Amino acid sequence: MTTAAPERRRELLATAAEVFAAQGYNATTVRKIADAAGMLAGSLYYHFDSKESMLDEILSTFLTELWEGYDAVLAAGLGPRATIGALVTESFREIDRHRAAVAIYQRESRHLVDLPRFGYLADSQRRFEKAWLGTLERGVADGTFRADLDVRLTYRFVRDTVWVAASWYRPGGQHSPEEIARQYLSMVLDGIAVRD
Amino acid sequence: MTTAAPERRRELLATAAEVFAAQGYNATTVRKIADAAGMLAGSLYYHFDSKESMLDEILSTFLTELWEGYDAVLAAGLGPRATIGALVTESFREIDRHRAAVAIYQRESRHLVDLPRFGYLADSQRRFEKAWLGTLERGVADGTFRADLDVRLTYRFVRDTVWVAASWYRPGGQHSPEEIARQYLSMVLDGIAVRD
Amino acid sequence: MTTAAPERRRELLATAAEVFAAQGYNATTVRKIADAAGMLAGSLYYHFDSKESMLDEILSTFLTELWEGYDAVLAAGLGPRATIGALVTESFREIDRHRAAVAIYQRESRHLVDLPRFGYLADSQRRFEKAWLGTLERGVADGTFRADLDVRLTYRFVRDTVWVAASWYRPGGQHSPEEIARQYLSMVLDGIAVRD
Amino acid sequence: MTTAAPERRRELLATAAEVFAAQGYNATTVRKIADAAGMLAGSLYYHFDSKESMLDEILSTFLTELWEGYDAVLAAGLGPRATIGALVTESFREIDRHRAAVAIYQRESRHLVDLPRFGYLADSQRRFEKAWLGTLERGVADGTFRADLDVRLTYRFVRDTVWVAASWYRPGGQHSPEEIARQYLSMVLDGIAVRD
DNA sequence: GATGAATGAGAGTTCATTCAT
DNA sequence: AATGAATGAACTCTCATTCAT
Repeated sequence: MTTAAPERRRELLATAAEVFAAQGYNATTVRKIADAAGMLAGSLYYHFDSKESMLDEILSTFLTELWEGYDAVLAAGLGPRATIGALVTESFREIDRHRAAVAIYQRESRHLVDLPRFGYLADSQRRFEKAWLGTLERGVADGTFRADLDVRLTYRFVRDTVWVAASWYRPGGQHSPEEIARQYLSMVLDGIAVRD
Repeated sequence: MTTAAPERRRELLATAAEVFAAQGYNATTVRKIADAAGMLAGSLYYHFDSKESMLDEILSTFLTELWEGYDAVLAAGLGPRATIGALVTESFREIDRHRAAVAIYQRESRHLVDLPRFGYLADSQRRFEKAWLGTLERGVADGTFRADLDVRLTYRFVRDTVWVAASWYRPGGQHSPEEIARQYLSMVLDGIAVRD
Repeated sequence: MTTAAPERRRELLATAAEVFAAQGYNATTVRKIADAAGMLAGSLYYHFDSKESMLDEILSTFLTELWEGYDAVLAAGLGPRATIGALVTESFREIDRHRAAVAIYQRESRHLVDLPRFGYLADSQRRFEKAWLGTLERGVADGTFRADLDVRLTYRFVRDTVWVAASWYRPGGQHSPEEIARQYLSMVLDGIAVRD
Repeated sequence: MTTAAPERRRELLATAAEVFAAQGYNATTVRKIADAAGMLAGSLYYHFDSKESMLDEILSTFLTELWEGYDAVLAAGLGPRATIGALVTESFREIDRHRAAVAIYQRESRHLVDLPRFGYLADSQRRFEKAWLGTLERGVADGTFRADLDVRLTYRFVRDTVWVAASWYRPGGQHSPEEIARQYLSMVLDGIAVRD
């Protein structure tokens, strides 16, 4: 069941992800997903064990791809400023590719972490914090970033702003992910105030 | 039914708000609220018409108070930079006072807007956008803020970062709302990079 | 929930037991039980956690009472023949009192033993075998029962015949439990053939 | 569909019978049967019209063979004691040959009798009762069996004990059907108590 | 003000069955 | 002969809500 006809599976997961993102996981009934996929509710169970396993597959697929990108950035040995830049750009690219999954992640991960099945969310969060916080701290240490900022607070602001963009971003809109990343980095790195 | 013992009412709403914020509105059963309040599910209906009406009262109370604060700031006739500063500070104060309501608002408002009963959410969003976007635009016009930024994008980033803080902020923690506001403003206005 | 209004609970369990006995546990829908009880299916869940917990309570209540009777017999210190007689009589009394539960036990216990929740069924079976087999062996040892019989085989025959009676026995019919016990004992102890 | 490859058909029915016997007809899904047969659920429908028709074929095949044996015994013109002996022996031989079918019959026949399709079960039960009860009555009349027994009760006990053996009998175990029959007859005819 | 019991709509899921390939 | 995908009815269970007491 896992290997056969992976295209149909992917289609159905994409459909489910859209509905989850639009209505929330709890408010999404299996019937709504089936409607969107043009089949009956029971038919989904030929492809998936449960509603939860659809969610699981959506999130784990997304996180796997996200970490491929992040790991490449982190392995490149860039300086703090370039690393932050690359992480932000990569993040907006992931939002571009997995908008629905990111939106679902944002909304549901806090509750899901408690379920054993979604333990990998906690792992991912830890790695995420380590990557961002570590880069910020390196930047403070080498004089790239201001020393008078609370690094932990800064991390939270940066993290949230990047990902919350999934809630309004529409792929194919007027801003490319790279353009959004550039604007965002300009704001966060240099500030919105005009320099004296 | 609406007039009797307004304190009990407020207590129950505070309880409900905590549970809604912790578990999400849909995932919160009336029974959980009743458990938290030390009564049986049916008993809540002596105080409130429905689960939805509790949510309504929580959100409208919050927004009413929020706009009292915002309107005072906007009426003060401050310059763009001071206005942004005052709005941010006021926002973190609201988060401090209505953490649960803000978290609920963040998570549920997108879906609620479509319900006639929650039409005031859309009104509030419009006023909100007008206040922030207007201030940013005034600041660009008078040279306070950089002209090369996409104002609309900047507005979205600022708006989201401020409010998403409700998801991790804990009243009584190590940071006062004013301290958080100062750090946040420092980051957004001046950037995190050291100036050459 | 467990202590309040125990009469209603007992009524509902009696109803459920009748339906389980008549149609089999699997084939019994919660709706059928509710119909028989004059309520809607969902209402049963105010009283019980699940269909399975109804079954559990039916069987454990029955076994508890059964063992009260058996233990009294076993503690009386009777000889093998009298013990067998008393156990048989007690068994038919239990069938008279818990006909439905016995029928359910007969039909479902083999599958239920595997579920952790019904582990007590296995315990009971072991005690049961020990009581009957031990008495038969004592009787063979002291010359009460024939030495040329396979005791284990005899135990199985006796055990099954007694309990399978639940499938045709109707309380209030023409035979009292004591009368059936007497006939049954006469057959098993002395045989149906006329003695030469 | 019915005529092609009768061996495969028999194999599949044997497989289905094992699963029905082990798990119960209702609890047996068509998928479980297909798994055990090494095919997919839908494929079974090439061979059989429905799950019920498999059950039907299993039971009717068994009963046909059973009655061949019984009829031979009844036609032999033996005395009551020898007839009972031959019927018991024949019954245990049937259990040896059709253990699964007998177990299914024991568990399901009560419910199936009501379905028109399984009307032959009722016929068989009537013939069965006539054969056994008639033999017992003949035996009482000619002084072979004790006159003080309730014949109907005795019939029930004998009938049930014989067939319920299918629930614990394992072909190829330490007791041959003939050995079990001998032990059983010894118990029922002469009793387990030592004669004074 | 609160309880206990019930309602009824709808949720996720299962499963016998169908059918084009 | 067998597969893969789908159907549709029915199932167990949940939950917001009602209401007599």
